[in-house]
Amino acid sequence: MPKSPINIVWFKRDLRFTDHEPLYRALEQDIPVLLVYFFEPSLIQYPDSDVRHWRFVYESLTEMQGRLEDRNGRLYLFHQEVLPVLDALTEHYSIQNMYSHEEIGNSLSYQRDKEVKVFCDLHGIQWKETPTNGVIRKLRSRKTWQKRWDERMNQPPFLVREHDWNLIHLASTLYDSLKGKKIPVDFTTRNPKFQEGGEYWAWKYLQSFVQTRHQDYSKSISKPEASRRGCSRISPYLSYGNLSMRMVYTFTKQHYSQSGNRRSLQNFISRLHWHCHFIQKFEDECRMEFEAINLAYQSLEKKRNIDYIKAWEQGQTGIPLVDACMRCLVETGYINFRMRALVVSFFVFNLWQDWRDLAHFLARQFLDYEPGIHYPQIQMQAGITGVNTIRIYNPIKNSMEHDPDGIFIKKWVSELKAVPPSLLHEPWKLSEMEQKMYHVNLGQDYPFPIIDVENSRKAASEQVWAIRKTKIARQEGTRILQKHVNNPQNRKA
DNA sequence: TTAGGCTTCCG
DNA sequence: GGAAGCCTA
Repeated sequence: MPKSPINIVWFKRDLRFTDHEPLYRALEQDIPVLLVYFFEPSLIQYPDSDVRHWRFVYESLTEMQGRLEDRNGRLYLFHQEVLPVLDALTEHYSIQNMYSHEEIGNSLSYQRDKEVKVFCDLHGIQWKETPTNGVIRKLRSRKTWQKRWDERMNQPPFLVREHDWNLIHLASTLYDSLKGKKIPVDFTTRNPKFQEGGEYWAWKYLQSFVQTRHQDYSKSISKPEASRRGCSRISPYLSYGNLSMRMVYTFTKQHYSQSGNRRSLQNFISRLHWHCHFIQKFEDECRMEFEAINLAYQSLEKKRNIDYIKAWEQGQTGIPLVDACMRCLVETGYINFRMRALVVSFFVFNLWQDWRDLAHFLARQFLDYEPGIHYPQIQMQAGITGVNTIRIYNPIKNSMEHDPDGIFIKKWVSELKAVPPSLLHEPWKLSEMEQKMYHVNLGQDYPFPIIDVENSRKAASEQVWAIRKTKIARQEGTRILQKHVNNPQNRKA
């Protein structure tokens, strides 16, 4: 009996139906379509992954399935690696085409894709991958990148009619034999402290930002507390593809003229460029997941101090703003950009620890973890690209400037709740009497600083700048600039 | 949208 | 003696 032909749409980090090119292309064909998502155990176990990510994915998928049920359709979830499932499907079906987005992921997903490609070639399956947002695969030169980004964002979105989809139903015996172990209860249980997954919430956040919340964007963006409301908060939806960049861009443009604060929306749009710009760097030089992109810094060795690392992870460094940020991040999956830069700076400069010893931990904490932004950003903030100026943040100065009343700090470091703002940023200076008065016993309730901020800053600065001045560091800097930042508009990057 | 140090200017 | 502005790491 001849096997019946099918096409497959493989959802990865593109969990939406709106402006989804693979889905659009598949539905154009006159062949029934199978929609699949894989919870791959290998990826779940990779050290950059956390239950919060899979929960977000599961919420997104649940929403998509809900919409399909109205149309008697189905999106099939497998708690299983990709290849064994594809292999088994070829026993029952003649897979013609497989459609997916190009994924810019960690090395494990890259390896997996290479194996899938081999499999597809072997079985005569055409695997058609389409671009993700503004990122260009096999980019030769950065020269026209910006232009191509604009073009792509201005193209009409791939909108599919919401009915008469020719979707395939798997026989339940077949699905049961392939779907793998039950999806862990952790993944299917909601934690109300995190943003909600799915297209519905993605649009809620985008809409409220573009229509009203952007008003104070520029003012709140650097503030740990105000940013939670004043920033768009669409980052997890972009990371998991609940929104396409094109839809964000188009929607924002559409509301631009009615905005009471156009400058804010302009700032926001320029950050949409930056989003893709960073992912493009990672796409072009993905070894930066493991090694310093600038050769000169590959020899930089730092002595690992487990006590420092643990104190930093747990928000017990004795620097109130750093601790507040870390505790808040662990609990809610979000802190704003500047505070991320600050905690990275504290780790790599003040504590003088290797960036690789924070990369996976932070990846697990960020609900919006996006490998293509994560690694270029961490390397830049660690001052090892040889391109930008080295930014060593002063956590005390930032504390006073961005949380002057200590509202954010007191929320997350409740040990210091009674300390007045004038003393809050440097609690180690509290006298015995003040400690009694403000109900905090330093060294007991709240630690003394684990490091001298001023001295450690000086030492770090000297060492990093010494490497920076070497010939090889500067040569590499030029190479990196040419490869990744050829557009004059981005030259400051 | 880096930080600190140094100079200058002012009261 | 402090604020503001420029320079350099």
